[in-house]
This record gives sequence, C-alpha cells and structure tokens, in this order.
Amino acid sequence: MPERSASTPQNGASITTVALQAGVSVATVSRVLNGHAGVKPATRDKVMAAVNASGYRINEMARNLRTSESRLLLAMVPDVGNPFYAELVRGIGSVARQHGYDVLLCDTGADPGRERTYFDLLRRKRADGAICLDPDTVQHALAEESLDLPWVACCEFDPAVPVPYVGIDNHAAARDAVRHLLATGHRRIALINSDEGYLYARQRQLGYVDALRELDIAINPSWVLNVNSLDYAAGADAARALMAQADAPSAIFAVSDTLAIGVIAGLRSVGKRVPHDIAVVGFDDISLATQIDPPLTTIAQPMRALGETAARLLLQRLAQPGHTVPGVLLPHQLLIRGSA
Amino acid sequence: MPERSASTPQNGASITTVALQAGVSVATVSRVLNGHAGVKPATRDKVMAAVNASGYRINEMARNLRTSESRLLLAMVPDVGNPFYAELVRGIGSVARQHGYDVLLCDTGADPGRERTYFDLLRRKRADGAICLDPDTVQHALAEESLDLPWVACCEFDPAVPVPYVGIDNHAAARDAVRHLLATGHRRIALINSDEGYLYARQRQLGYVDALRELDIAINPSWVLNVNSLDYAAGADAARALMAQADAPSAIFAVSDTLAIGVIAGLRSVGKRVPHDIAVVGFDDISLATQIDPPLTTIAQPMRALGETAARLLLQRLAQPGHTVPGVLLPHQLLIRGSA
DNA sequence: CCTAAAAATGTAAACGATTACATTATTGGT
DNA sequence: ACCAATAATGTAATCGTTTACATTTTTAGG
Repeated sequence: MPERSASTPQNGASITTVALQAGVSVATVSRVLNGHAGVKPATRDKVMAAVNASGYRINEMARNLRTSESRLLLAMVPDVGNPFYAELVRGIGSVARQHGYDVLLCDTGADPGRERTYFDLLRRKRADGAICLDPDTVQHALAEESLDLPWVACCEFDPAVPVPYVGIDNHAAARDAVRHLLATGHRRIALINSDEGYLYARQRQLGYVDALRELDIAINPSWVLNVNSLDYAAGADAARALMAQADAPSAIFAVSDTLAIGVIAGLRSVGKRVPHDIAVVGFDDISLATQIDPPLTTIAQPMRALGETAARLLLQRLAQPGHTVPGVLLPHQLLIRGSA
Repeated sequence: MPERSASTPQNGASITTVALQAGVSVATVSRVLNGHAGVKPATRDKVMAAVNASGYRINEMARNLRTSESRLLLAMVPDVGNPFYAELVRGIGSVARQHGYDVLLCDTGADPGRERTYFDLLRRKRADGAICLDPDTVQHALAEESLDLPWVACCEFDPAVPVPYVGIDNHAAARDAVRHLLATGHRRIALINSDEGYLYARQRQLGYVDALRELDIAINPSWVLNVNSLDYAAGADAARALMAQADAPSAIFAVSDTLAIGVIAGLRSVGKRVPHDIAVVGFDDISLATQIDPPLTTIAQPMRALGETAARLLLQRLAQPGHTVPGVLLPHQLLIRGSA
C-alpha cells in the first residue's frame, strides 16, 4: 500500500512563495530560474533549495503572457491517419522540441473551412507559428489577410506565394515515376491523382503528361482519375473503376503509397495480379511499402526531413521576423521494387 | 498582383483599444465577448462594431493566465506513426475540439524517460490534463507524485491504480483470438507480443495461456516472443525467427496489426504462404487490415471510441475535480477474414 | 414626479511571471 | 580607511484578460 509521501511538495507555489522562502526578491528567483548571469552562487543555492522544497514549477501561462510567446507551433495536417503525414509530424515535433517548443496538432480532415478556423489560433496568440500541409490555406493565402501571419508551407506550396516552403519537385518526381513505367515497356498508363485542389496534384499530373508527351503518347482522359481521399479504400475503388473500362490500362501510377496499396488490393479483388497483369507505382515510400506483396515501387520523399525542415524554417522566420526565408526543395528518389 | 488590403485591420489591438473605440469599459467588452447576459443590445452592437473595425482577436495567453486554464489537453502516445495510435489521436482531438480544447501531441517514442518530462507539462500549467497511452507512466504512477495530477489512462491501464481509464478486456480479447485458432484446428500456436513492460502485453499473454490451457495444451516458451517495437519490421523479424526454429508453429497470434502485417511479409520472405502454410491473427483492426493479402483476421478495438472516451473522461475529471471517474471497458470483436 | 428595485455599466484588483531601473553590497586601488 | 567602479539584489510596472464589487442608469409602481 503506497502511502502518500508525507512531504508532498504541493502546488499553489508561485514565484513569490519561493522568493519568500529563500529570503530574496522575485526578480532574483526569476534570474536563477532563467539562468541569468550575475547571481551569487550562494544566492542561487538558496533559491534552488527553496524551489526544491516547495516543489515549485514555473507557470508557463504567466511566462507566456509576459514574454508574449506561446512556444507552441501549430501543425495543420489533412489527416494524421496517413502514414506520410504522421511521419512529417514526427519530424516537426522532433525539431520543435529541440528548440523548446511544443506542437499543437490540428487534423483538418482536408476540410477547407476548418483551416481558416485554425489560422485564427495564431491571431489569438495560441500558437506562435504554423506549419501548413493543406491546400486550401495556400490557395487562399493571397486573398486572405493571412499573408503576414507567421507560417510556412510544407509539401503543398505555391512558389508564387511569398511564403516560406519546403517540398519536393513534384513535377519531376511524377515524371520520373511515369518514365520508369515507360522504360519497362508500358504504354497504357493510368494516373490516380488526389483532388485537383492540391497544387501538388496538378504538378504531378503535369509530370505525368510530360513524360507521356516525350514519347508522343496521347493522353487518355478516362485513365486519369481524381479521388478526394488518400485512404486505401479510395485507391481500391479507383483501381476497380479503371479495370471496369473496356479499354483498361496496363500500369497505374498512384500519387500516394496509401492509394497504391489500395490499388493493389482493388486489383486483387477483380482477379488481377501485380505486377504480372498490371504494374503499380506509388509515391512517398512509407514504411509499409516494403511489407506488402509485392513490395511497392515508389517515389521516395524524405518525409522526416521535410517535417524537420519545415519546423526549422518556421523557427527561423519567428526568430527574424523581417528577413525573408527561402523556399527549399528536397530531393526525391525512385525506388524500384516488385510492383513495377 | 494582389495588393495588400487598404483597410488592413492590424493587430496590436487589445481589449482596451476596443473599449476606447466603443466608448465603454473593458469589463463590458469582456462581457460581450464572453456572451454574458445583461448587456444592452445597443451596447453589444457598439462593441461588436469596434471589434470588427479594429480586427481585434482575444489574446488567449492573457485569458488563460487569468482563468488559469490552458484549454490544452496533452496526448502522450508511444508512436504517432502507428495507425492504431493515430486513430486514437483523432478520436481524442475530435472530442477535445468539440469542447473548446486543443490537443498537444507528444510522441514519447516509448521512451520511459521522456514521459516523465511530458508529465511536467501539467505541473507547469502548459496543459490542463493528459491522456496517457504509454506504459511507463502507469507503471510508476504509484511511485510518483503524479497521482493527483489530472490524467487518464487509455488502452494501457492498471485497474488497481486509482486513475480513470478506458480500454478493452485484453485478457478476453487475446483468449478469443487464440480460441479461434484452436477452433480451426491449430495446436502449434505462437505468440508475438510487445514488450512485457506493457500491462496489456501481460494481459494478452495470460489470455493466450488460458486459451491453450482450456485444451490442456502445453506452452512452448520458444513460441512466445516479445518484441520491443510494434512496427512492421519487428513483426517480420519475429516471424523469421519463429520459422527458423526446428519445431516451427503452424499459427501466429501477433498483438498488433502492424506486427501481423510484418509477420505476413516475413513469412513470405521465407517462402511461407498465409493462410495455407501458416495462419496469422492480428489485433486492432486498423484500416489497412482489409487491404493486404490475405485480409487480416484480427481482434477489432473500437479505436475511435477509445480516444473519444478517454477525452471525455478527462474532461469530466477536469470539470469535477473531486469526483472519482470510473474505469470504462469497451467491447472488442473477433473479425474473421482471410489470414486465419 | 418620486423611489425602490432591477438592470447596465464601470473601477480596479487580481492571475504569475519578466525586466527596466533604482538601490545596496562588494571589491580593489590608493 | 575611503572612494569609485562593479556586482548583486530589490522595487515596481507591465503583459491582456476576467470578475467581484461599486456605481450609475433604467424601469415600474405608487
């Protein structure tokens, strides 16, 4: 039977309590707590003793108000459930924490309306800055008054909008994916893309088109599908729709691994084997990609680094409000595995 | 060329600004903003007009200090990358948001040390309460002074510790899984469990043991593996280790779908087919479970509801600090699909 | 009209830290 | 021993709200 410690250092202790107990002023306590120079060692010890004795913990609300920074970073992601975004969030969190920030996670569910709401968290000083992985914000960035708010775009960005960003060259990446399919002899290549609201979707579509153009292959519009979700089911449905056509493709490029995995499942459900009957290429290289059957050929994004960089850009922007922070492109890589 | 709106309602506006502009006192502004009764409609309108004109947004830091609540909930999860936890987080977030709270996400990486640190966020008033999905906290709960901190346990809990919890009956759930394997004729059943540091792991192990005991089947210790990570690779490695034994099992029960999916990949890598050569049962029913080949037989946990309930319990505890909040068990369900 | 009660608004003290600036101790050079 | 310079500490304003309490205005009954 664990008994409550007799000397329970109970809460309710404020900096004043500590100051009293240590026989110094609150200013001195504050100085000790923040590691300021110019405090006599003896005094410092007295203060620390009082701190320990009272079980005092700083009240960050008070500190935040006074210093007018929340030390919170807002991460707006369309869907935490997606492994790709999950990994980004980890990258963001790791850098944030290293710099004494915590992360406020907001799942926008790709709901255009909700993003606006979340942006208000900045205006209300709930967070110091935001990292936005969502399309709508970027889209309406110009129209909105949100341009002078401290945020950065991650993965979904428009170089024309004067907002710091980090991402990859989506056009080139998609082109590389399709080129690989072409190189392996495919000519009937379908594209399963996410909603055209996403800039990256439009860029990847361009990459797809350009790769085909290079070989003078005509685009078949019925092989270009846009789905409004990146989950497995969406991929499976799209694959079935594709195969239901009289003139079905021989390869499918899906703009996300989750979609691609759904595609493989969908193909299986209609009796098609990958890569024997149909080749599949994904995008992202989530950890799952190597675990499925067949292992997924995909375009790897440096997910962790994307998140980390986004956080760093934001912190940089916060530290130097005036300076313009550059846009950053990280490299992608085609990983050839079993599915194509 | 989008020009900056001429009437940019710039920041720097405080409640005093608004009060001045509306010709009322700050108290009145505050009352209007918080929707208190007893403000003359005409006054309310004046205030709202001033608010709109000035582009004023409340400063939540100040409000938080004054009301001494941060309106932040801490979610401590071992790994956001795991779809199971990701779904829980969504459940938590949705209920939190409904009640005007935001969620501070902390990925503990199952690092025992880090959890302690995160608990300090409560003491420093950074968050009002915490939802803990991690083992170590629960373990040391009694030893620590954290017992009177406002937190609840989710999925990983000890009924003996006087802390509100929500979870499932892990013992029964594991037993159900193994019983299914037994019912389909298997007698050589392996268990791939997570680290024994997790209470749920010990409970599920008990379920496994009891199910075998019911049929007087002896436990083969070399068929019980504990892995220290729930990711795919851990499952694959464990499966290979199992099959490398001279006396290999005919069925594998893995305590998480991610493990189970890794198991299937691992088996494939050594030339074993599921379910033909080996049956596999997972745990959780993540959305991926239906997408892989073969679809995964698993124990479904109501993930979303678990997260939602956890948040509700916590809010309840915050609202009524005195009252004891009950522990809640949610139902699980065996879903028989292709893998076993 | 007057007045008491009710309704609306205002005043000012918190909340708990940080930090200019003012004050007091300490040091070392003569 | 004294003084100036320097180091250490203290005082009090401040951040932007909320809210108890005081004050003023309005209402309605006579």
